[in-house]
Amino acid sequence: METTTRWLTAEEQRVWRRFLFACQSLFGAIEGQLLRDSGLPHGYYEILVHLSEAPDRALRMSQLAAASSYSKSRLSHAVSRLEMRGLVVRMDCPTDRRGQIAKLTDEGMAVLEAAAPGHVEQVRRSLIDALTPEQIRQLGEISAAMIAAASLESAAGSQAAAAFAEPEADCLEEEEDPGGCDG
Amino acid sequence: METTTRWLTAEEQRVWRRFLFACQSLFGAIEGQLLRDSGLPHGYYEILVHLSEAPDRALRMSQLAAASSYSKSRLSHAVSRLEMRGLVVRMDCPTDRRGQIAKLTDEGMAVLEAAAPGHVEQVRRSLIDALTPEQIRQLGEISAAMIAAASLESAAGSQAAAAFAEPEADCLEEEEDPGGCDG
DNA sequence: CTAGTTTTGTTGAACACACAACAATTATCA
DNA sequence: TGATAATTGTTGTGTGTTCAACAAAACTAG
Repeated sequence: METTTRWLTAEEQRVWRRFLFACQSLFGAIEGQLLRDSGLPHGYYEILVHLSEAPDRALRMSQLAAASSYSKSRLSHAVSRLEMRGLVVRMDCPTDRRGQIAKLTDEGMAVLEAAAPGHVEQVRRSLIDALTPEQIRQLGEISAAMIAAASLESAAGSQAAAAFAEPEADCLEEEEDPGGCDG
Repeated sequence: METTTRWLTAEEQRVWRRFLFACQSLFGAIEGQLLRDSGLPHGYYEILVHLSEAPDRALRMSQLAAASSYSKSRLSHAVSRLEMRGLVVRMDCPTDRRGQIAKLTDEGMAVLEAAAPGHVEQVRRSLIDALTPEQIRQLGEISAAMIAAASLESAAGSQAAAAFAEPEADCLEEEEDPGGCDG
């Protein structure tokens, strides 16, 4: 359709490349720490966090997938592996016979609680403590803009995106103290 | 060592989670577009870009790995697959008998040039055009801070990081027009 | 020169992910 | 009701990544 491409300006390209490199460094460090110290990939950690915050520590597969930015297929595989490790169990959904519910086991909760402090410290080192309070605020705004742009593309932005898109939306949970093993 | 963990404040946690979700959306969209339209994972695209900008379109494996944020093992596997597709060839390094040089083939260059416009448009849609010029500037600063924090950890920050860390460092290349199939 | 160390790059196995095909159930609506 | 469509979740295959082990060449120093 387009006959000419709107290439990036030198400044835009510099920022894009720097951002790319920064993300690779950041997520590489986070993934590495978590895997090294707890044997959990970061995505698996996130799954456990979402379960830990849900009522009864259980969620429908589809809700868990949306919360974790996982495809259904990917989540299904991941939960299978978590189940083998004993961190999660699958249960039938009573109200929808198609449904499966993933539930965090006590052992899963214990693993999560053990992993949380090291992970949070890594997030501080790699990101939070590296930025000024003003930059943290800016990053929040920038992230909201990115999410808004993404939800335009996959039309009718998923519910999960809605929880993040609004700059001052209340989160579903507010705990940042023990019990909240959130990143 | 630490007896008490410095948990994230509510605000910090909100920003962290939103940033995480934003990155997953952004990179998911970029990966998807590139894979769908050109059959290239984003990491492979980056490899081709770095090669295309190098003198003689060739680089030592180790330099290419650093530029692409790839481990040596990962790069070795990746180059093998790119070689099978005919996009890259391996050559012996004349000055160091351990060394291998990866060189972009004409076909690789053609694939890259075909992929570039769609990719750049995706980067615009998902990021650049979603932000104000001021936010783009802020993102550049924030990225620099993240890179600086990362290079403290892996002590003696790699040379690759140095090229990005300084807010106004000149890049090795300046082309943002045809011929520069950079993201 | 020789022994030890570092750098460079590859390999194979285990793990993780994307995609498409599929089965089962539920929703829609004529 | 009965046919079609949409949703939910799983599976298998091909592809990509990680980790540890390895080999070869190049530095470093006695």
